[in-house]
Amino acid sequence: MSFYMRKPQPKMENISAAVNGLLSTPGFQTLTDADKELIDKFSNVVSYKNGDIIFKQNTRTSHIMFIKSGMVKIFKEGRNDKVIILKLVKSGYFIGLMSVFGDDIYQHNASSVDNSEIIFIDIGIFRELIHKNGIFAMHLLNQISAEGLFIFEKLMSQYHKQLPGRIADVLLFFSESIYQSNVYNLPLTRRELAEFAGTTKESFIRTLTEFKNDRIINLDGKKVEIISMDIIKTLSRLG
Amino acid sequence: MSFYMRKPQPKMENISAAVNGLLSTPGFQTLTDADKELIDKFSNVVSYKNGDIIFKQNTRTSHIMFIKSGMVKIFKEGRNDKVIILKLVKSGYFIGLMSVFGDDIYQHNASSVDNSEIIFIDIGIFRELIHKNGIFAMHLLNQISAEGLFIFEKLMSQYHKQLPGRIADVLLFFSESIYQSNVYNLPLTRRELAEFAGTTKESFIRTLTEFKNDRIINLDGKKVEIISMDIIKTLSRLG
DNA sequence: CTTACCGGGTGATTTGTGTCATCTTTTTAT
DNA sequence: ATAAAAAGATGACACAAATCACCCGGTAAG
Repeated sequence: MSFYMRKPQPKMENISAAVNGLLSTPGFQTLTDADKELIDKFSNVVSYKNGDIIFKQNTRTSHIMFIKSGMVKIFKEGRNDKVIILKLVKSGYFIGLMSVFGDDIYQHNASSVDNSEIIFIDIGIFRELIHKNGIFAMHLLNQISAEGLFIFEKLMSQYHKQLPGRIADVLLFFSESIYQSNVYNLPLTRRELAEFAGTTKESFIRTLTEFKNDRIINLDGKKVEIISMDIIKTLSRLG
Repeated sequence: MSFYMRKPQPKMENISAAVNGLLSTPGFQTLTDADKELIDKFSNVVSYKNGDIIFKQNTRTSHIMFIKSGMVKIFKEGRNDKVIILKLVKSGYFIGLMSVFGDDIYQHNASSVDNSEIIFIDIGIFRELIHKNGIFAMHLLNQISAEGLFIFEKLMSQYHKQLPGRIADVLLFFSESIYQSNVYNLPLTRRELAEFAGTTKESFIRTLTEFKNDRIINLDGKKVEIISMDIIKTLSRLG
């Protein structure tokens, strides 16, 4: 388990300014100034380097986290060392919401992709705000539900798509949800990409190579260019 | 699609008494009498027969539903007529929560297994209560999150377990979560059971027969008796 | 009464993809 | 600077499970 070998070396910062990003997300705008100060007071920002673990599966929940910058990988470890990456979350989103509210125990792992800054918010404060502020609660309900549906949709489609369709999905995900471009550099290793697509490193590479040979994509190391978006989308759709 | 052929023939009832079950679930106990009356006023009970569709994927959400009696099958239809049953929900639970809050559109289908009675609650009332009552909102957050984690766990384990493990899971589910017994009658057809286990009718039957031949279970039509719970649990655990 | 259809069941065949083995190149560690 | 480890790549092989083809028996439909 390579992850555990690199020890995270958190670096604290004063928050005040840092929390700005957080407080401007929908839901937080409904908070009073006093509430915002409260959040500010019970929050802190931690920096992580590539590969650092942010939280671990089966540990007790302690904070709700908000990605201030960077990207986070949410993943699960199953039996026989199998890893499956559930999602990549970019800045501006919460992580760990579902675990915190659903079951006091983190149900998956989170680690940093590249460098990232995470705002840690005390759970108690969160609960307090929910009790006091119904609109805030509503926003959270919406977010958690949407998050649930998303992962859900992903696992479902993985479940009955076969490899080419799943790999097409991965390529599309980066193109549409992350980089908004047909050309980009994959932020993960082949092994991680495979874990994201729910397959093995070997099969992932093989299929990517086929895409390349079929001139659907250009491929040079981590650099990907989607040549025929049509074919990729068709593959994704038909599975 | 056999489901669409049997038209549901809803039968309305007066609610007052019916809502009792609902109002005694945690979360609802925090409501004032006035609120309870409100729910009562904007709710109604509908009866369904075996196979009746309760709501359909891709339709607009209109109500939150609570199972008063019976059992409900939540399922998705994917490409090439593939169906996957996500869960069976028994009385005392909500259905559709995540769809309602996450995305105004139902993300899956629900149909009745056997006969069931469903309490339909107006979404508007729900939202109003959430705004007014933080503790109520909190309970909902907990429920939705727990539900998300559950389905999630199920899909995940299906994902890297192979057939015998998944079938063992199905048998265990009925034994533990539904009937609390080693002996029970399967409430679904083999095809549906297969859809629940994420496989095909043929493979499901084959594996069940193997279990029978290996004297892990007794099998007579829909009647199942788990002889060696140990082996079933081991199969489930090791995948 | 006969036909058609659905549920349950079994065997033969095919196939997608995981596993294993091996090699090169790049990155990380000492 | 050099060893060790991880990432990338490719080929051969194995195998679980889907697919196809068919059986029977019951029941709904004409």
